[in-house]
Amino acid sequence: MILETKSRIIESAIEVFNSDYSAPLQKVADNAAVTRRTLHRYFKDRNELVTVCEREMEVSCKKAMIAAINSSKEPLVQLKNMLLAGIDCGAKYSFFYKLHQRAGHTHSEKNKNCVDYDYIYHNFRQIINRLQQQDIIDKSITIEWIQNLHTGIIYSTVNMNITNMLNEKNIKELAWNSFIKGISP
Amino acid sequence: MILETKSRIIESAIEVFNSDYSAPLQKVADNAAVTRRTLHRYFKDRNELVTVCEREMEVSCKKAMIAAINSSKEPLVQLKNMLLAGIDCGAKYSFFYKLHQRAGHTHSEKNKNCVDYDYIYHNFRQIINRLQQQDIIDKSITIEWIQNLHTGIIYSTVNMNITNMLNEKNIKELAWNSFIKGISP
DNA sequence: TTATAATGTCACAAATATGTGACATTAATT
DNA sequence: AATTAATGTCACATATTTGTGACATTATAA
Repeated sequence: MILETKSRIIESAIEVFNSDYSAPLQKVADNAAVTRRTLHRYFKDRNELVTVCEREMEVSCKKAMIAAINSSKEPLVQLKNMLLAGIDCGAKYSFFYKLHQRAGHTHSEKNKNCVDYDYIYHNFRQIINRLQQQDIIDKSITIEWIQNLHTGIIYSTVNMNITNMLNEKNIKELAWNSFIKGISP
Repeated sequence: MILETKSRIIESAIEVFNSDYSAPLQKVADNAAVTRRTLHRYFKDRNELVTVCEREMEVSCKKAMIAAINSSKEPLVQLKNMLLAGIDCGAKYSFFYKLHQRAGHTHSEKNKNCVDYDYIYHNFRQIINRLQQQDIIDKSITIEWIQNLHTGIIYSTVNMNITNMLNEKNIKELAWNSFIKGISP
């Protein structure tokens, strides 16, 4: 199926570019189990592939994050779901996060991506703030650190070897427990 | 000074290759504020540069880790110092960690690097084990997860924007607090 | 100031990566 | 079985990266 191949290439590219932004397309093709020729049938050039990766990251990861925010009125539930969404998005989350941090990226309020990024982190901050008011999160910890820890836990959970016999659900629970305990008073 | 330039190139390369393994050498040179020609005066080719980076990572980061292990008999102090050492090593820690995880790396008991890697993680496991016996760390959390969290916190601490007005010491304390609280019973 | 060491500039060949056309092979559909 | 869609194989031109020689410039030490 054509769509299957195309999205497999995209997933592969996100995975590869995430740790090796300048990797040759051969590596992406191999990782997707297709030929370089096939890759070029779906994507005009490297630039188009990267752009599509960014868009794909947008529509799936951003959507999941926004869904997590809207999943509940309860900040603790929202926070948990944002973490789980990040883990589910896998490498896309790091990609997303890096994109807006990458040197050369000029953060603009007109750019749709940046608006959504701001929306997500505005909400994240509000959620943390409310939990700090409720004394569920340590008031002395800065929002920057919490955001940072959030990213770090998602990063390592995603990159965790599947070798370990823990099933996916357990890993997610571990991630959430470590995260919330790590920032509790 | 010649040594200054050489080590600046190495630090630059570790930094660049860590997030973009196939980055052109021009990028490394720019980052080190030298010409590509100068870079090639110190390193025969790309391969030599990568090898030297690995060795540099070994001698500094590995040494720091081993020093942390030997810094005390008290497992809690050892664990804290290992985390701080990882943060101090900066990108080198991720490099070190990734090296032994990278696809294609065959872990060998004859390889000096692997022996040290094993030594460090053997000790890490023992430290965790003792802290679990003392009920300082939750007994139900697996060593794999703890190791993973350790890496994740180091990763994000290193990559944290210096923009935030937290000074370095605060960040390290935050990292340690979040880590130990995250895995306590 | 002069000699020397370190780095920069520029040009260029070799290696690697990129993108595409022509045609073969395989898989799915009718 | 015949047709069609998707992918693979191979060759090739172009672009980019890599490594190096020759010489200029700048910094450092005698």
